[in-house]
Amino acid sequence: MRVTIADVARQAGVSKTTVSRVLNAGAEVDAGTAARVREVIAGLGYVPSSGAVGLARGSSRIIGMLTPSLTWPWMGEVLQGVVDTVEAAGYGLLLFTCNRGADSVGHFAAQVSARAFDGLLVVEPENTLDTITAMHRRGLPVVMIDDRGHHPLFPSVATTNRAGGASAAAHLLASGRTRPLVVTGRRDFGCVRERLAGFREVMPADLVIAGEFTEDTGRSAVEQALAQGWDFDCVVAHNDLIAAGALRSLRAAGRVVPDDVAVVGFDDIPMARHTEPPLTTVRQPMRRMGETAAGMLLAALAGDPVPVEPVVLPTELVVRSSAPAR
Amino acid sequence: MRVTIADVARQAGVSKTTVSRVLNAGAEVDAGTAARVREVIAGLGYVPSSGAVGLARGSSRIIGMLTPSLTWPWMGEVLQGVVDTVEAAGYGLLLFTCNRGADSVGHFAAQVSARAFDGLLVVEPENTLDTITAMHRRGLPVVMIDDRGHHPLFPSVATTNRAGGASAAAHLLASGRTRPLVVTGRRDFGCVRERLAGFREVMPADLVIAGEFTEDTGRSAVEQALAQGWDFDCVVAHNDLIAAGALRSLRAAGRVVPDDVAVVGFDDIPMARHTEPPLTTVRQPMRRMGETAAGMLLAALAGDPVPVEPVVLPTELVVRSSAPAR
DNA sequence: CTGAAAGCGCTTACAG
DNA sequence: CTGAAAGCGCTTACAG
Repeated sequence: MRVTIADVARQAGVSKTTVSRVLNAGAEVDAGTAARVREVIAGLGYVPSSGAVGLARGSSRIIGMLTPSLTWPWMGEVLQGVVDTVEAAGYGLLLFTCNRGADSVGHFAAQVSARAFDGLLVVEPENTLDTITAMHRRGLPVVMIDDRGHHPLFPSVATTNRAGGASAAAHLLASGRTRPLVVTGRRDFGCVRERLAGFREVMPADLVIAGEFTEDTGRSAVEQALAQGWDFDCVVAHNDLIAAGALRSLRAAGRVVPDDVAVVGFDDIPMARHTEPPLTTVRQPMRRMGETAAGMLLAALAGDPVPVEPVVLPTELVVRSSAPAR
Repeated sequence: MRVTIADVARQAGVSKTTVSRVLNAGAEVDAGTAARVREVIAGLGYVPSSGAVGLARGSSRIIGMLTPSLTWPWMGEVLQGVVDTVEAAGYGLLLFTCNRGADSVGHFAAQVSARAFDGLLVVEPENTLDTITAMHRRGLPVVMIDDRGHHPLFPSVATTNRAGGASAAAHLLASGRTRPLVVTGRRDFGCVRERLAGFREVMPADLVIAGEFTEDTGRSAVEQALAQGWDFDCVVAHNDLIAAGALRSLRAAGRVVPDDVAVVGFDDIPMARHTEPPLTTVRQPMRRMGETAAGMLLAALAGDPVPVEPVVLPTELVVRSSAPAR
C-alpha cells in the first residue's frame, strides 16, 4: 500500500494542509509541528505522488524534449547536458523523436495536448518547425537548440557559425594554405551560409561543393574535385562526417594529409580524434548548448524573462594533425 | 482554458462516465451516442489530461530509463530502439542518468517513490544494481539491458558474448592468424570472461592484457606487447575503442594492418567504419536490444509473463579491412 | 499558526 | 446502455 499524505497527517496528528505546508515550505508552520511532521515523513518514507501533485498544481515538473534522431554523433552530448540541468532542478525529462515519421509526430502532439510536460526543448525540427511555432504561440514554453541556423520565433541557443568558419580560415591561412576546397551541407541551412560567409571574410573561396552532411558527400566531392583537376591545398568540410569522407578519398588518391592537403572539419564529434590523421575541427559546444537551453527553459517556467534573441555560444578551433599549426 | 471531459459531456448531452467509456472503448456504449461524443471530442479538440488519467487509474503510461551516461558511443542506438518501441505503444519515456553521482541517484530514487513511471529500463547499473534489485523486489517492473554480463535477478536482454568471441577467433583462424594478443576490459565483467572463453574455444590465447574499455588501454597494451617483444599476428580487442588505440600504436610502431597484424574489435560503434583501416568487429545489436527490452517491459506492464532467463540476441561479425576475409 | 472543504480531471464500482 | 457519486492524492483559497 502506498503511503499518502493522509497517513502522514494522521500519524503526526495534524491536517493534510499542514503536511502539505511543511512539504512545500513557503508558508509558516510552527517549528515544533514542522519537525514532528518531518519525522513522520522520514519514518514512513513518504514521497508525494508526482501525479497527484501535478494535477493539483496544474503543472508536471516535467520537461519534454523532441529530437529528430537519437543516433546522431553529437546528440548524446546535448542530451547529457540537458538531463543534468533538468535533473538538478528537480525536473524530469520526457523524450520524444520524430524517428517514425507522422506516427511519432502524432504521438508527440497528443502528449502536448495532454499536458504531459510543462515546457519543451527541441532540436532541429526540420519538418515540424511550423507545428512547434504554433504550440509556442498557444502558450507552450519552448526553447530550441538551433544547430542549423533556423532562427526561430521563440528563444533558442545557437553557436557562432560565422566566427567558426572564420577561425578555420584564419588557421589555414596562418599555416600557409590559400586554395581551399569547401564542402558544405545543404545550402538552405542557415548554418551553411553563415559558416561559408565567415570563412570568406578571411579567405577567398571559389571552389565550393554543396551536398549533405554525410561522409558520402565528402568522399564524392573530393573525387569530383580531383577528377576535374581543381587546384586546392586544403579541404574545409562543414561537418566532421564530410571531413572523414574527404580524408578517405584523399588517401585513396595518394594525397598525403596534411602535407599535400590540409583538412578541417566542424563539430568535433567523438570520431574526430580517431580519423587518420586525427581531425582539426571547429568544435561546437553541444553539451553546453544543451545545458544552456535547459536552463533558459527552466527560467521561463519559473517566470523569469528569457531573451528572444538567440543565445550564441562560441565555437572553438581544435587543432589536430590533419591541419597542424604549421 | 483547457477543454475537460466535463465540457465534452455537457456539449454532447451525456455524463462524464459515458464520455470516459467511449474514450476507453471496452465498455458498451450505444453506437449513436458514441458517434456523437466522438464528434464533440473532435470538434473541441479534446485530449484527456495524462496527469488526471494517471491519478485516477493509478498508472502513468510512462516508462523510466536509467543509464550511467548518455554519451557512450552506442547509447544513441539503444535509446532510439527504446523510444521507438515505447512511443509506438503510446507510452512516454522518462530519462535519468547517474552522471551526477549520488545527486542523480537520489533524484531518480525519489521519482521511483513518487510513482513517476510504471516500469523501469536500466543499462549498466554498476553501482546501483543493489538499489535496482531492491526496487524490483518491492514491485517495480524492471528490465535490464545487460551489456556487461551482469545476469541480474530480474528480466534482462543480453548478447552472445561467448559466441561473439568465438566468431572473432574463427574468422582470424580462417585467415591464417594463430598468435593472438587479446586486450580486454575489466576482468570482473561477465562479458569479458565470456568473450575470452568463447575465443579460447576456437583458438588458444596466452597473451592477454586486461585494462579498461578505453582507447588508452588499447594503445598502452600494444606498446607494452611490442616492448616486451611478444610475438603476435593479430590483436583481439574487447571493444572498438581498445581496437582504435591498438591501431594507433601499431601504426606508430610501423606495423602494417592487416598485413603484419590483423585487428578485430567488439561493438561496431559508428567510429568503427572510420578508423584506418576500417575495423573488423563483432557487432552488438544495440538497437534491437533496446527494442527487445522495451517490448519485454511493456509486456510485463500488460500483465503478460516475461522470461526471467536473459533474452540473448546474436552478435554478428562485420568484416572490414583491419582483418579481411583473407 | 492551523484546518475543513473544495477542486484539479479523470475512472470505476454500483445501481438502474 | 447510462448516470450519480465516490475516489485517486494532492494543493489552495478561505476562515479562524
